[in-house]
Amino acid sequence: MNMIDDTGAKESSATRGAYLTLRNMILTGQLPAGQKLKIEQLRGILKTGASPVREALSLLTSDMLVERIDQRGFRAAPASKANFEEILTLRCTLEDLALRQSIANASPSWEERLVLTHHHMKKAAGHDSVVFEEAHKIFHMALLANSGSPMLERYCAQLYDLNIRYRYLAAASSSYKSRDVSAEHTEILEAAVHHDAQAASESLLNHYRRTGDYLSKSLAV
Amino acid sequence: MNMIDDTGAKESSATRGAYLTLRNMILTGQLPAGQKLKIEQLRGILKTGASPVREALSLLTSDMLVERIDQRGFRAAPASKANFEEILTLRCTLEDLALRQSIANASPSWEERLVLTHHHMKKAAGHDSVVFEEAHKIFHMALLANSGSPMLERYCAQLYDLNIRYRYLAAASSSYKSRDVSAEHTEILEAAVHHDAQAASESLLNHYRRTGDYLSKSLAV
DNA sequence: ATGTCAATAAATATCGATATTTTTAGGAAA
DNA sequence: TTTCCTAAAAATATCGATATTTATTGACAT
Repeated sequence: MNMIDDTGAKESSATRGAYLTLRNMILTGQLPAGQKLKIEQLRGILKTGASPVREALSLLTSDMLVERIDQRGFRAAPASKANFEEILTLRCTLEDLALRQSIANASPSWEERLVLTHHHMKKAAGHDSVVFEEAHKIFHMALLANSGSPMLERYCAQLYDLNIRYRYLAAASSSYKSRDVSAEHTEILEAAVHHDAQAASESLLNHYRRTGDYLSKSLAV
Repeated sequence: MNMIDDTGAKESSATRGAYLTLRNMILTGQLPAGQKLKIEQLRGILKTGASPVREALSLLTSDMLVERIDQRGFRAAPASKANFEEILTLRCTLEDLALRQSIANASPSWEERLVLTHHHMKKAAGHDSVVFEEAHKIFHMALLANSGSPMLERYCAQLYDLNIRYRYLAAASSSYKSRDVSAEHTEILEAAVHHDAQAASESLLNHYRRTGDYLSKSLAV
């Protein structure tokens, strides 16, 4: 085995690589919503064969980031204001549920994890926004990670990602983050570690709704 | 084009055929939960190449019916009592929501569709259980189809199918349908067309919980 | 102009062969 | 025995070529 891994990352399958790259390109808007995704074109970008590309696209279907139409290929999932608002509403319902269940099942190790991920997120605040986004997601998922319901958590993670896409979409048109997002996060954390489900849920939902209102305005009808 | 379609059904892609067949085999338990799904083996069953089989398996990932482990293939999603109960709980939450929204948006055409699908289901009651299951699903989905939230409906459909799998699992060990399921359905329908969200939701959830209790007992720990 | 149809071009879907990786099995050493 | 290593077998993943389907174009008739 003389394969040198020039990225330092563990080399996995071509399909997985294609999946991660495509996922990222769609989330960040490099592949615009609704765009036709042609195999040959993607082969060029991803430098791999048609099979891994196809398989990656099929997998992205799970995440509702790609649509597949039998016999006529794939396209990036379309975006719309209605879709955005649906995501926001569903997120609020499901995360409310998951958060309350997590608090109901509260354990020391969960609380420790919350504090830790919150700390990491704060530390990442100054850095590259990619690093921050990563930490932000980890913190939010940690809040829900004690719900005891893996499927619910999966749905929440999925909706979280779909939402990110709209953040990138809106970020293209205006400046983000004038709000004191950091204080909002601390508020959620405090309520959670004190097992105050009502306050935690309210803080979390306001957190989302504020961002949502902001985005709704930036999106064309 | 001299290809004769011997089934009468419209011939679609090999991938789609494989997808539908595999999906059915997993739902009905012909492919047992947790089983390793080997490409060569499936090629034999489905009489098609490796590419369509792989792609079909990747697509089934969306439905949470197949798990994919990078570099070591696919397996039918495992089943467990905990998983079953999670599905039941989530279904109750999400269908409750979808049903209430559907009623809130009630329209004549939606109500007509309810009556119609209910009728079809009743007519199918005597027939082959495959035909009945089909009609049963259509009726239940019609109840939710006016929620105005496609993603919510998609989640509900997904959970419905996952649940069916457990019905087949339990059916193998004991006799099903001693209850008066038909009366329960009529109750739901009546409440829905009278826009009584509270009653409709209660009937629906009881309908599920009764089946759920029954199944819980049949499933090994 | 407008709509239809055939010929062409483009893209998707599929196949068969091969490379790569994981699993299994069989010893040798502790 | 148990552990560790290696060779062989099995299975997955990937490639390149081809078949099939869909989309496009342009001539022709209305």
